Amino acid sequence: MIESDEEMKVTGEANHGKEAILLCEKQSFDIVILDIRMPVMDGIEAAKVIHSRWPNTKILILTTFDDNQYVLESLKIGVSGYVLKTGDTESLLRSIRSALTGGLSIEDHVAAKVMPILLKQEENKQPDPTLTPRERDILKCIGEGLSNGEIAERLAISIGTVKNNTSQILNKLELRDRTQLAIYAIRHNLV
Amino acid sequence: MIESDEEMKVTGEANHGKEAILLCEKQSFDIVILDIRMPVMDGIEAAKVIHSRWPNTKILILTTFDDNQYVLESLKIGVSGYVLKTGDTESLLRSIRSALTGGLSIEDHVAAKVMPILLKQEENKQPDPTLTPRERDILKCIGEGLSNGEIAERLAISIGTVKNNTSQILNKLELRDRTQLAIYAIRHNLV
DNA sequence: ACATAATAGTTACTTTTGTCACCTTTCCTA
DNA sequence: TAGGAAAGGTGACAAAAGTAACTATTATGT
Repeated sequence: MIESDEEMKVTGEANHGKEAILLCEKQSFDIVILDIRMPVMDGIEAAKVIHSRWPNTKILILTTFDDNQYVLESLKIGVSGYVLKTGDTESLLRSIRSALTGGLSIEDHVAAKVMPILLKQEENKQPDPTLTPRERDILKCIGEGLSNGEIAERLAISIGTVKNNTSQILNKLELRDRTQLAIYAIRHNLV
Repeated sequence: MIESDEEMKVTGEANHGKEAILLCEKQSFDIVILDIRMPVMDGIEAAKVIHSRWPNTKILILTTFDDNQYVLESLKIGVSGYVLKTGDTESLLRSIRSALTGGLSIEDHVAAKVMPILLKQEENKQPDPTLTPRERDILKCIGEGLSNGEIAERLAISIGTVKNNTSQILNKLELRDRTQLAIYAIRHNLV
């Protein structure tokens, strides 16, 4: 399939992830195409290793499984594409070309499934205009799970001041305790 | 471009978002293709309205701007594609077909830019094997910002039990207080 | 039949948090 | 130049949160 394109050449083939890594050690590849379910070492594992050891080698996942977990993990590793085997040759070649020029191709129906999950976190953004810079500092610390004592130490102020500030923030955001503040901080991408 | 495909027919054209909405009120469309920057009403606004009033009409963004903010907003609204005008006709037609069958096509270089932003939040996953189901329940509640009293009420157990459980969870996860538990819960996608 | 794990509970105690009232300094603006 | 907002502070107090030491019941697996 791949060599039907004159510009491409298959310079190595492997039966599983471990073998693919061994091949990478011997020669340099522009792109590595991996299946996910393989004996000995699966594609996700192999992708992780290859991506960290040869950051310039692009990785394409070509598989029959559009399981959300697989897709998310692959994307997290930083693959350049997640293509399904159900697609046609032209589609695969397109993804390969795209990967080599810095693109990220995700099969449309896979993207449609996964995007809602990725967007779930990407909701409320506006940090909050009413907080003073100092209050925002403290809110961030709370979002990191620090105690009042630790915050006082980090910002070099007294515990009492931290408490006063915290009370202020709670009022302004209409929340009840530091746990809710931490949640707020995370959900608003302050930490 | 579009009618070069025999299966497709352009049944309406508009100069800006407001006009597009008026057209939608008069007739039903399978798919609406929107630019982003337009006079009177921009494509994002129009997409929002059209998507909420005619949920079955697919929306494709076709624009020259691959600004992250535009892309994220569009995806959040729930468009079926974000295609660049730099692409060829075939690419647009493919996206239209894909949209109509439930796919989501994002131009590869746009996806490559936007994905890291979306993944930032999507880190560590495994909830934790050592927790009992009940403990996980309580951890979830803490992650929602509930107090011990509220948790007791929701799960119909005593406050003392909630406290005992919380202590157990803190031990198992090697954390210090409920704020850190809430953070843990969110970061591990328990809430 | 016995041990274990999960669930639920009580009491007593310590520590953190959060609130309130009130004070000082600095800096900026009407 | 008076008033406000931001920053920092103190001390006292109430309310949660968290710990420790036990107890009891119900499954489940060996």
